[in-house]
Amino acid sequence: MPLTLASFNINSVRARPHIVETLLARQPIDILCLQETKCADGEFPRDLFARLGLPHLHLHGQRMHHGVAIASRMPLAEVARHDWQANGEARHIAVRLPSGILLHNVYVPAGGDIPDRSVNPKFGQKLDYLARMTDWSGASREPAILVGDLNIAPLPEDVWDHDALLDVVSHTPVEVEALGHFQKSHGWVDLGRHFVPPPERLYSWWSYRARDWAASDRGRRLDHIWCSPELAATARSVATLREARGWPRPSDHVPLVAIFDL
DNA sequence: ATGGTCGAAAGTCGA
Repeated sequence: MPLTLASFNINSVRARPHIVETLLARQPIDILCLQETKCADGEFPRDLFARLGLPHLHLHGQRMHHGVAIASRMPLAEVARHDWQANGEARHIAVRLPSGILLHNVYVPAGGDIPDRSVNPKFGQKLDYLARMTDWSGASREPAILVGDLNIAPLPEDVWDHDALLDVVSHTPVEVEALGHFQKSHGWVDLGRHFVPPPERLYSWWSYRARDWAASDRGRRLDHIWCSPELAATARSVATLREARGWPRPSDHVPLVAIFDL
């Protein structure tokens, strides 16, 4: 059975009901994983998702910042809510798919502007978050899919200018190394690059601050869909929905859509 | 080198 799974940093779910509508009208999605929902669970627009055929919600939100959610066509069992910083931030929710596979939906801390933990605690928190996820995922052998905004563009071809971004948080060598350790700890397969290997450039985020995001095309691949090695053969396709960046009042991220035979 | 733009919230911060 094909299963269509999407991951999308929506940058406020309440500000963008029109984007959810357009996305679901453009292509059917069985399970939609959202990051940066930016609302408490009681404020989540449940009716919108029910109307669009995704009535089964697993919410892990908070006021103002962060927040992850999984909206599904079919009922799912919630498995865990992890707090890798132990600071109450809502960044990781996990469910079990009908096939028995685990699905993790994650929003890794952005890390602030200065890539030095001695002057910017947020950068240290990002690295610590990744280290804790690495310990966790290295200890788990269960087959799983992990999606989300990991806030790191690991490959030179994942950014518009590798050299220009070496000191920019999201593409610094120390972050790329941390993400590499995380990936290696479980043998996670980077499905985005499984289907679109380098040297092709692949982005999932474009800054709001560009005068013309499409013309300058200064993108980064911050969003990812990973799976356990034994599941890689079940992945049929993964695509980044670049056109969504051009929709009215868009998120600065675009959805990733994967189809699995699961 | 700087500023550019969003969203949530409240008169600013995080992205």
